Amino acid sequence: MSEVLTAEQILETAEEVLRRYGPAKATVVDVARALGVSHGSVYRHFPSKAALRDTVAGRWLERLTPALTAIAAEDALAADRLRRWLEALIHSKHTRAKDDPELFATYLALAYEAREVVKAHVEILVGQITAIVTDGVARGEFTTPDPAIAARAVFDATFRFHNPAHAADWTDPEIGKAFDAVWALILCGLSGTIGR
Amino acid sequence: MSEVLTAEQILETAEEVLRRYGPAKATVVDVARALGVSHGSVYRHFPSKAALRDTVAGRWLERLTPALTAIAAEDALAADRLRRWLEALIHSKHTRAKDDPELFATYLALAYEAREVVKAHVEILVGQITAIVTDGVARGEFTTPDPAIAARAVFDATFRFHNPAHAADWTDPEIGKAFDAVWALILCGLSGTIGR
DNA sequence: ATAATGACAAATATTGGGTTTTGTCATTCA
DNA sequence: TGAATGACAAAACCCAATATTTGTCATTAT
Repeated sequence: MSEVLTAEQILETAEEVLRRYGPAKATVVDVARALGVSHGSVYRHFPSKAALRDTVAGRWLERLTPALTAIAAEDALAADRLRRWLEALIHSKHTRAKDDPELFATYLALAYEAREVVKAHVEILVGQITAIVTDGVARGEFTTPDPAIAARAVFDATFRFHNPAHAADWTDPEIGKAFDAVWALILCGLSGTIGR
Repeated sequence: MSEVLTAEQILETAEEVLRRYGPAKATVVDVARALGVSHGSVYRHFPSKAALRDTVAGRWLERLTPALTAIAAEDALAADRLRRWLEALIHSKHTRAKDDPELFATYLALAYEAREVVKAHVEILVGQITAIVTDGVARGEFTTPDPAIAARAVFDATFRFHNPAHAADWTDPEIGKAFDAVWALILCGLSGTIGR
């Protein structure tokens, strides 16, 4: 550790502590102890335990986005990009639920409490879908009066596959087929000319 | 009360007790007391408290279906019936969450525990969607290789609007617009000729 | 003979007071 | 002078003793 305690150091250690003890058992004193400082020092950088936890979870969620952004920015059919973007989102959620259960549990708790950090994460995700849909419309691939609304609908229609409240469903071996079937609806809904 | 205690009487009283005390506080002794019998008598008709609770919840859920069955059986455009069927399902879920909170909480708990009674309810609902979709295909209104799979997809795509885990979202004034947007995707996905 | 009872053990839940944790801040440290 | 400390009060949280509840069954009642 360096001379002065930084927010960055606290966040890294807090993430380790949260991963080790889980959201129910991790305390601010644990974090301070792991850093070799008094817990008062943590409060110089974060106003509350909740703020610290939100920031850790926010960074954890942010680490999902670069891979998704890359897919959204590819030069390929919008339909293809959207499908792979959704699959990447779903796959990373499923992987994290399995491989990083304590931070996933933290995320689930924050989602349940409707914390701002989770809402912000959703806004970023819907923003990325909006970008793909907008591009798809520009290419003449999709037809929709409002890409932002269509993007939200795509996010809502796939809720079961990425919302942490449904993580228990994700072990079902049929879940992939269920997603395929929903994807078939979505694709046609975005592409279709019917009703216009 | 009549001479002999019947399962029917127990179920009616158990529902009242559950509604009054909620799933966390209601006990078998409460039900027996309300019936003026010993709790041992309840166990003559139900093997466990869980079985009694499942049966009460199952009947409560069954009372949803007649109105939906009626919509499914109407002689009207399948698309129109499906939309009204979904709206009726969603509306009754929302209404019950608001007006019958203790039984809704019971239902939520059983859904969380993935009890058989809830799975059976879902199967009935998906079966009704399947009937509408099958009829829509027969009328040449819909195009789908497998109505049962499409029906499940419709159910999954509207998860956010009827799954009790998301009841907290239902107070959002924008929820109706979100459903409209998902409906637009679904309708086109069922009707569309693209990709075939 | 069937239904109901109530005493009972095991499992589960409640309670309350001792302990830990959170969050503050006057003081110390570099 | 800004960073860190540690003593402190209030809030939250354990945990073990206590009480309730579940589920069984031999007995009683009809």
